[in-house]
Amino acid sequence: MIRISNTMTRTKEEFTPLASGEVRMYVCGVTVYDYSHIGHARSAMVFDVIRRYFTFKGYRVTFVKNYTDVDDRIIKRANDAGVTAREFAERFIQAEREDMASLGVLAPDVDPKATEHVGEMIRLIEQLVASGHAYPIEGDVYFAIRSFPPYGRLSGKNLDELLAGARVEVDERKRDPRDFALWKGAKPGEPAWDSPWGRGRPGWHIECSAMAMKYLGATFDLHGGGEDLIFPHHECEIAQTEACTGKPFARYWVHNGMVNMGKEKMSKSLGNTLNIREIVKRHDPDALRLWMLGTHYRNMIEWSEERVEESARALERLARLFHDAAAARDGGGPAPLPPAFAEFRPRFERAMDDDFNTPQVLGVLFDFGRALADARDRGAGGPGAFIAGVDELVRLARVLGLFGRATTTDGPPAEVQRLLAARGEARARRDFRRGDELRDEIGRLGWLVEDTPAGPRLTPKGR
RNA sequence: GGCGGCGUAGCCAAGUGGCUAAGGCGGAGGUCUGCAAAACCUCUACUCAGCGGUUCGAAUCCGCUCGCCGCCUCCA
Repeated sequence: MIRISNTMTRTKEEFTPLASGEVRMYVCGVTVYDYSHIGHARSAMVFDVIRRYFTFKGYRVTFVKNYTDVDDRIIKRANDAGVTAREFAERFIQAEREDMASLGVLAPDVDPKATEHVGEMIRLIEQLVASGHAYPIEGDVYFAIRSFPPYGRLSGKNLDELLAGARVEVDERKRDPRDFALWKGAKPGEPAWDSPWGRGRPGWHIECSAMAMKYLGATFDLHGGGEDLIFPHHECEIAQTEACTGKPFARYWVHNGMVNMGKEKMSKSLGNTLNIREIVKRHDPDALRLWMLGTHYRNMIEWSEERVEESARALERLARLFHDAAAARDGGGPAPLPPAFAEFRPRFERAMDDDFNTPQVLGVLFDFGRALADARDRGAGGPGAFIAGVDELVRLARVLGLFGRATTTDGPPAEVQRLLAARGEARARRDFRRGDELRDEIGRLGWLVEDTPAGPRLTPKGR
């Protein structure tokens, strides 16, 4: 039984899907006017892991993540760059896909773009206008907040206090200063679509309502995003959608914590972002993931090169097991998992079931790793047992998105083999000086030589 | 000002009423080794920001104080 912290109820709730055996989830994606940063990476990895875990538990998962490809900043930057907003957005959509793939994040089942769903949005807005939840003014359309009493429930905002503390300049045309735009009349030079209220473009919040409904239905299981989206974005999504359908929108609201730079939140507007593509030049994606998952997804995490490097060291300990298992593999059929290693999967599931407690899960994986190394060193159960154990570890780690790439090696190149043999001869002559030279030379070719009781072991450096 | 979150070892980080307070990094010692490396073993918080309270019992619940962060405006 999976339990999930639901932002809506502020409690950890038992997860029951709407349709048995099926999970439908929607995650808010990025506004594509720049390269994705580590904060986006966190959100992506968090929901990637949640999705993978649902799949691991046997659910059929439909995962939708959108692109916001029309927005003030996209328009402005596209103008500055002298290209169309569409071209500009497309460039960063491509970049985002590359970045996410480089992090081992699985592609969504559907990744809709706002600009390709304007028709759906217009129909939604029409319904809202018809039912009195929205009103047009001079080419704009606003959502009437007072027509939806539950507004504020998700974010825990009190409407009166919201008004009192409002920092936004008041638009006198609005019936209520808290009303938000569903449709914005076009200014000259902006991308625009025809609508019953004249040419214009959709407001931000309406796109997620329209796309989530289109691909997942009026009610679906899980809606996710960064915690900075709780208000106003998700609050407004709920208002629009539920005012329109009269049905509950998402059943579980899941929000990930922010990535901080120092003490401050990493955000595009603060200009303190670190792009994913810069980071993957310096760090193994698995090390990044291990670092991210070492903090519970709801807590804030502070960016630190040092912490990521520490994670890389921790990762190496596990990676070494894979190489040893690969080396010991003899092509025989898979051995059954020895009882000594049977405790780890239940522990893994218990931790994941409890609101995707990945830090605890990692503890289980490292315990598992130690047990495996111990078995390997003592020769307990023979190589078959060791290999079966490593396979199990890899299966569990992959639910976290770790070790998704090939973990077996192609074996050392002939040149390395030749040098290793020469080193063996030198050492047999007790010519250790020559032996160490050869070891250094092999090292320069990217392979680490270690002497074990069973003979020398070769490991590719940096996995 | 309103709402929410956090403060656990040198660092990172789980645990949220009761066995010895996970795990990672770092550090110390040991086994192994020609030397290494790796691995494994042992040790590294009598204590959970501080002060009160509830309880047979609290890091875990309640109150207050101090410090930090987020949202209330675009933001993952």
